[in-house]
Amino acid sequence: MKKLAEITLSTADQRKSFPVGISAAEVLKEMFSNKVRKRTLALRVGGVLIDLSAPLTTGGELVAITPESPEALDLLRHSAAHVMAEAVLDLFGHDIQVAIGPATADGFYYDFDRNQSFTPEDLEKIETRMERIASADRPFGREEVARTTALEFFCQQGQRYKVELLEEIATDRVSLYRQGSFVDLCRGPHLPSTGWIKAIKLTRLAGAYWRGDEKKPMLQRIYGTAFFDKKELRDYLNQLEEAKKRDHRKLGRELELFTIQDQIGPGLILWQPKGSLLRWIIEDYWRREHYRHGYELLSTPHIARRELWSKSGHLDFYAENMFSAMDVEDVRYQLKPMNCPFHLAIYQTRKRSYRELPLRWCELGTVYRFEKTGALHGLMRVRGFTQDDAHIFCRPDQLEAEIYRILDFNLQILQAFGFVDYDIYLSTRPEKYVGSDAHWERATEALKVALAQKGLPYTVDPGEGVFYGPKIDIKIKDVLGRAWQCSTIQVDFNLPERFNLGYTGEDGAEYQPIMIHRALMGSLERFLGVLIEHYAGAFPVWLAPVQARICNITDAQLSYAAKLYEDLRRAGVRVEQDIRNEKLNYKIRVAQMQKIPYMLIVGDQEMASDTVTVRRRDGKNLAPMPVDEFVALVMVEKGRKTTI
RNA sequence: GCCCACGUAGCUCAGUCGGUAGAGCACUUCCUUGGUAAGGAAGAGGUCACCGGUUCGAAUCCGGUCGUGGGCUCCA
Repeated sequence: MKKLAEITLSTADQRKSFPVGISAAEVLKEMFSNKVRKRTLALRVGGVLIDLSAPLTTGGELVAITPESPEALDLLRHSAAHVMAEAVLDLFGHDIQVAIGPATADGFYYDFDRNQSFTPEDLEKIETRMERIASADRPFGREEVARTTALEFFCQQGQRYKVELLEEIATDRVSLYRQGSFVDLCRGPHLPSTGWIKAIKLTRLAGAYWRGDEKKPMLQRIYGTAFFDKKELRDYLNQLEEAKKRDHRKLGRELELFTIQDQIGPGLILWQPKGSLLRWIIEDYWRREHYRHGYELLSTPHIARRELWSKSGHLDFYAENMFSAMDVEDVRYQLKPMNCPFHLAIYQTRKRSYRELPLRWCELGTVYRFEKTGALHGLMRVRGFTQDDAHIFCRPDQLEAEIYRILDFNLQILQAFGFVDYDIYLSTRPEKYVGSDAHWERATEALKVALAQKGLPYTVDPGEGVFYGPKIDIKIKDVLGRAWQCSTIQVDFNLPERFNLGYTGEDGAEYQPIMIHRALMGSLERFLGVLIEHYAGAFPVWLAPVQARICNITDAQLSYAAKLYEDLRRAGVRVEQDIRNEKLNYKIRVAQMQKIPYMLIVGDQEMASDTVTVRRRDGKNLAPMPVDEFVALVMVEKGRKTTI
């Protein structure tokens, strides 16, 4: 019987039993050194985080959470969110409704409902008040109460968001946290006291719907971040500054890659010569690789009769993302938001045999989708973009192999562009779906098998699949840590059905092929946006729109520079010449800021010896070399797809 | 679409209390012909996003529209 009343805790160097309900503080004293104890924020017992003030009811592996622990920042920031709520209520009155205030990847936020808007000046005031609360070092107190008691309490306080949350909680007992005058419904855990919060910065003010639902009230969200010391905060803010320098919108303007203009319209990209060249290089690579991997290229129009889109079902399930129809001689036409119906139409041009499957059809197809103005963002979210689309029509027995092939190809492409870090998601059957359960299971299994075969770790997103089939998404992270979906592989049971696709099997009977939609880069626009940030505009030689720039020293070398320019262009080097009447220093500075990989310096010496002196983007000078040697060097770099 | 902030020359930004607009870079011309991150001078360039209101007078104050940024939502 004694066993039931005891729990056993173990650390790397000891193992002890304690009576059930013993306080964390007590355990800390028994199990850890004084030094560790002083720095402990919370405990982890058998994988569960608990406050130092909480009683222990289960045993297991015991870990002291100190500021160095991976969980510590979350703990700190979640506590900082509570402190912010206290500061806001202190400063602006208790009639403010508080909603939720979690820690996020790089900070925390709290949502408030208040008639008046917060101003940037308010943020400063709040920050100051938070610092005061922090330095007062008030303890975070945890209380467990009956849910009904908590309900009564928050009703009385007039905190209707808390009431709403409580009404949905299934358990009988809930926990409350109190620091100073502020009491919040919260699962915890929290820091022992506010004093641990040494560096706070409120970063921005934003609107956010209650529970992310457009139909629910708009709350005011205050974002902030917090650290255990001021230096870490400074480093973080510096890092943000650095990230800003890589912003593709800024670099796009500076490097003359693309422009977005009011007179053209929001979300519509105009590619300037250098940006177009970059696109062309990527597209060229893409086409060659697709041919190599057994794909055939298609080209389809931008508009089609509206009936096509009702046949495909897009008007039923995608209408809100489609631009309105246009009339062409009394017939309604529709700008395409997707390429698939056209590819299906091509499939249907004749009867298909099992022998010719799989058909792998790809297209760099430009589509137009209506996006709310607030969602638009540089190249990352636009209204007109080119998808590197493909549709694979295959027999059921080919499904797994095809998915594996796509995945393999996909990773090769991403790798060529220097992307080796990404998150992979497998989305399974949603609530509303078409197709039989057996189909779904088979397809989901095929996706899983392919992922396993490639040895790729992934996260399952239950119920997040499209209604027509399960999918794999690959998300790439930009410099600010925002994840952008690029690659997607989707199995589709719907369209083959709607278009009544068929092929004749070995036995002469008619069968329905399975369709796979896939995009590797996703949208060329977005991919280029991520790419610009990824390389900070300093593209590797194989991608750089300008690989080399000739800089003459005086007018005496003008004709030599002109000859070099001709020779290099003919040899396939993307070269420019800066033959302005400027000093070398100036020309180097300009070329450097344009992040051109090679500067070719030509003076009297080079002219006399028929050579060029190569200055690399990283500042290093190579010994003077004949032009042929430089061409060879560029060709090697191009082939390697490396940076210099 | 919604919340907050913002919109002055191609770019980055000044512009006080309401009195009709300024700098640096870039651009053009001239001088300078120089060896690894800005040589000098002059010139040109603006319906102060757009529309309306207040005022003797609006870049400035107010309202609306459009656009941008940060979020929410959605997605490639």
